[in-house]
Amino acid sequence: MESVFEIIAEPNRRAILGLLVSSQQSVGEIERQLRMTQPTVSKHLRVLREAGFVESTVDAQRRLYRLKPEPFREVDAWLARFRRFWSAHLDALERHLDRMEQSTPTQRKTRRRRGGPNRECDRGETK
Amino acid sequence: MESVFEIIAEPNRRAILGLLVSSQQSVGEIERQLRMTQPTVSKHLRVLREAGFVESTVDAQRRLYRLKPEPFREVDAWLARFRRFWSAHLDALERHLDRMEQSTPTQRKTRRRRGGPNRECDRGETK
DNA sequence: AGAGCATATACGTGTCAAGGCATATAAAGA
DNA sequence: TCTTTATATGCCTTGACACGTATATGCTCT
Repeated sequence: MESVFEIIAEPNRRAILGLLVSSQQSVGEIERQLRMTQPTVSKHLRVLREAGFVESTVDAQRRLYRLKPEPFREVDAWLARFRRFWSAHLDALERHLDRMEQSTPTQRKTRRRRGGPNRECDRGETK
Repeated sequence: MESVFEIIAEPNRRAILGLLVSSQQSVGEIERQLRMTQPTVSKHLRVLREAGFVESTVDAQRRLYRLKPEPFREVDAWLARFRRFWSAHLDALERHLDRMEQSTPTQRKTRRRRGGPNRECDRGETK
């Protein structure tokens, strides 16, 4: 269970992450909303915690779990290599960027622009 | 092996995808570069093909495999829900965006800007 | 202190997938 | 046609992991 990819391969873990994106939750709340047994939830949370996807704070008997960003960045970094493939039309990408800008509190001022070499990959097409 | 996440959970499959990002490759080429046995490569390629990550064309006895974009989009769509979490500081994001712009042949002209409601999620912090 | 609630862990079991080895299929070239 | 090369597939073993049940730990309140 080394990589972040193995962590998010599990549907129940993705469901848990999906819950936590709206707000932090206790084990019991997760258990009820996702209809999973308590030990199952605890085990998945353990995996998620050890992988850095979540952290917990103690609230009396409860433990409140919330998301942590790092592993998501890692997935995104991997994905970045492949972006050019699905951004053949830029429109989807455009929306994507806008959504990102919109969802951040900070004001964008200027967008830097670099004119690096346009290293397009050569895929030898079979004619 | 339903979801795209299970597909990319396998390190060897990610390695194969990593190879194909530069250009299409035959099974034998992948086999040699990644030091995997031929059946292993073929099996992984089958999984990747059935999941829509790659497609192949016949070149005499060889089969040339290349990437397909759709499943990557799917991963990205999932990831999108979590973006706000790791884009707390914009700087990493900034670099990220620049990299994307740089790597696309199309010229960006104007960046659309929308002023939607800044729906920040409420995570009830434990005081 | 004792009862009750919330969460974590231990153990046993079943499932599934990855890899090795052997073999099948198929095209190319002599 | 026979051999060689390229790829796919079948069978088998092994290991990892997800889940259930039972139990342990730890906190709260009376």
